Amino acid sequence: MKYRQAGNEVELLIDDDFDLEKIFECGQCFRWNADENGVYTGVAKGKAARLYKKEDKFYISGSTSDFESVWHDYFDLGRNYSEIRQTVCVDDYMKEASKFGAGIRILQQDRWEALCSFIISQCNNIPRIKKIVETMAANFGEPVEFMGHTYYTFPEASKIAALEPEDLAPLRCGYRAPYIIDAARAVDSGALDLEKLARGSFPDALKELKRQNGIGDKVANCVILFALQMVDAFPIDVWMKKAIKEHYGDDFTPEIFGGYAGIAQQYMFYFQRSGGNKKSS
DNA sequence: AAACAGGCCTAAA
DNA sequence: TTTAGGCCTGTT
Repeated sequence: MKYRQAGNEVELLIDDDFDLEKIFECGQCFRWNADENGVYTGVAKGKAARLYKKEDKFYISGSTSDFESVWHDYFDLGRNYSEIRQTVCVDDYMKEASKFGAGIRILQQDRWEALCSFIISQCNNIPRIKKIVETMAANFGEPVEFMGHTYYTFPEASKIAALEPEDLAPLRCGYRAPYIIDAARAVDSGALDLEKLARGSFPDALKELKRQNGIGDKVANCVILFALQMVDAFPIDVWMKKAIKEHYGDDFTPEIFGGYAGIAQQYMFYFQRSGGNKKSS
């Protein structure tokens, strides 16, 4: 990969899977939005940014030092996805699914933000998840001025930890409010140490996360994959249940994908949700 | 209008 | 250990 400063943007020449729409629309994150030209704007890691593709190059707002310190890792650019994509092609179905999802990358999101987002995601649809997360940022985050607009950072766990569930009423997140407060307090107090879990093992992380009220198997696996960046986590939701049932049956195990089950999961999920597995009639 | 949406918790077999 | 019902809210 090559990059260089180009005005107030960094120009990227990426020689690996990298599809902005798939990365942002595959359901792993909730704060990036495209305009009518496919230009994405969002806030992550406390910074606002804007990025788009033009011809064969990508452009991201900011300096090369921003890119090096934040965005390189955020977009997981140290990992070779085209190689991984080959290793998860264990059968014809996965060949098709991974081809369809080529360009997806697992973002290295802020751990607390991802934890909170996936607590909110339970029994919910994407538009509403995005709305709740956005309202949470607008109400409790810090303002960031960017290109003539005011954006808001995702609030720190310490800020949310000081609130009561009633204070989250403007979010309209219903029964998830106490789950959010509990998680914020656990993170803030150090009782739930996401950094430590990220350095530890998958089983430990799963066990610790599931101790939290409001975090079960599905959310815990999402957190392990998207917040702790353990690519062997394998969240199973209703879409994944359908995909597994249709293509593998009852004796399925994620171990068939080796250490990259989480990335295989993203291809399966994205494929299933796009309806691309259905035969057109 | 009733059912459902990218689960989780609790109670009851 | 597996299963049903309830849960906030918004949308269809």
